[in-house]
Amino acid sequence: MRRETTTAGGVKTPTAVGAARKDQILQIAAELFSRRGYHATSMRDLAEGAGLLPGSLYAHFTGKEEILYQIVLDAARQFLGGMEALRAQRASPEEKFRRAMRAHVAVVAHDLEGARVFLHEWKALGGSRLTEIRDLRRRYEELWDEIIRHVAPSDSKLARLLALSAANWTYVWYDPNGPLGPEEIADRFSDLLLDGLRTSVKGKVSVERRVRS
Amino acid sequence: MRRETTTAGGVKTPTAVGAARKDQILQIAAELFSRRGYHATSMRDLAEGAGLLPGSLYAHFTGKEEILYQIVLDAARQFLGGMEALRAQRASPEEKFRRAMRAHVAVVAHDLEGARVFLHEWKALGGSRLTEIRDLRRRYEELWDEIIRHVAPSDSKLARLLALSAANWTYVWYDPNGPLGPEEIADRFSDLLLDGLRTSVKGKVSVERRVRS
DNA sequence: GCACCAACCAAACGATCGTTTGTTTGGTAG
DNA sequence: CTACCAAACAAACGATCGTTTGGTTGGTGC
Repeated sequence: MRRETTTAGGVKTPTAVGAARKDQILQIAAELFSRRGYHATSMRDLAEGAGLLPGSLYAHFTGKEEILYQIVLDAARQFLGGMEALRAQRASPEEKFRRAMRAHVAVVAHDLEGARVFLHEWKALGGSRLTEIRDLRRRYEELWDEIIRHVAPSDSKLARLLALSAANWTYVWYDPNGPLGPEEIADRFSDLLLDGLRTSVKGKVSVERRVRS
Repeated sequence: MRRETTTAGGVKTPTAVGAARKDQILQIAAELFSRRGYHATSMRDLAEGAGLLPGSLYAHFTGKEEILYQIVLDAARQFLGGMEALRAQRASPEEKFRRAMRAHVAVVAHDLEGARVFLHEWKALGGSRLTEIRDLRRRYEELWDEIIRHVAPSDSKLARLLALSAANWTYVWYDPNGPLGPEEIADRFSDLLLDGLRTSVKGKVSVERRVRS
């Protein structure tokens, strides 16, 4: 069990220091989980990566699954945060669609390891943690559905699956050192999805994107 | 090491019988690997599913990884087979695109467990097996690229990624008991991808599909 | 300078892992 | 009947797993 700062205050409380260490371990864990997978990564691997002994990890986490949980939950909140923020905005359906795609790819680009773990290893969770993440995933899909419904009213279900497929699969191939930045990827995907592969000849059709309404 | 039939012939050779048992084990393994993941499934799980003791599995396979390998290789051949067959066919670029999408979704629908293992667990392989599967995956993507290049010449790289994303992600959500059959899914995806989400209002635009040229 | 405590080390725990070894079984060929 | 062999059993192997336990350390507040 983690406890609050015992002192009345201070510039750098022990809790804050501990949180920094915790984040460092989480970052290492995210990288290893995303590369080798959750079950293929041992606590000894994590300890070695963090520069301490296996048992010492339990000063920061109750167990291995909690490490996975915190990575997955953090990524889920990043994805959901972008979409929730979109709800309050006033913009055309297409513009919302474009912003949603941008937000999604932005999370993938900004936290690639976390996104990969979230989309690839979340099934390794169990019990209430699994159902909680499952609910967050469902919520995220519903928010996408709300947007797609206004863009493609006739075939919204498959249209949503198509858009989400494109967005979700980016975590597989996205390369931070590649020639394409997140915004370019998102915008071109939006163009291709909205206008179709056939009409992509004209280059950039509807790039009259103004982020401010 | 597996050996050939020792007798000169016969209606049911021991080898043929053994192969049937082997396929049964592979099917069980594919289901468990696709549900829990490779590393989360033990040889004892497989043995229990097949109704024998853990050590008996080694009468059919040299080890756990070979079981994964055979599942993955079989699925890879199914995916590649459909695309290779397409190369010889004479059809318009769009028609080829539609057939490719149909072939892909058909494999997912026909061998859902195998497809999931192939697309989700192939990284658990090691050594030469890993590189072999990696080559097959690359080959598959190249064949898609060849098709996409004729459909969307200007932005073929991202267009290919978009189409492959849609196709690949189906293994995540496809439900054999769902309302949509494989052909419907593939055709609607083709419509949406070719014409764009915006123009999907008219229902079915280019459904003049004749499988024979 | 004394009490306190988060963070860590050192060492081990039982459980489970993939795999091996020696033996038994059931069916088939000659 | 006998020799043979794939297929399976029964039992254990060493390795590694996630985790626990008890002790050590270094900094901080009073």
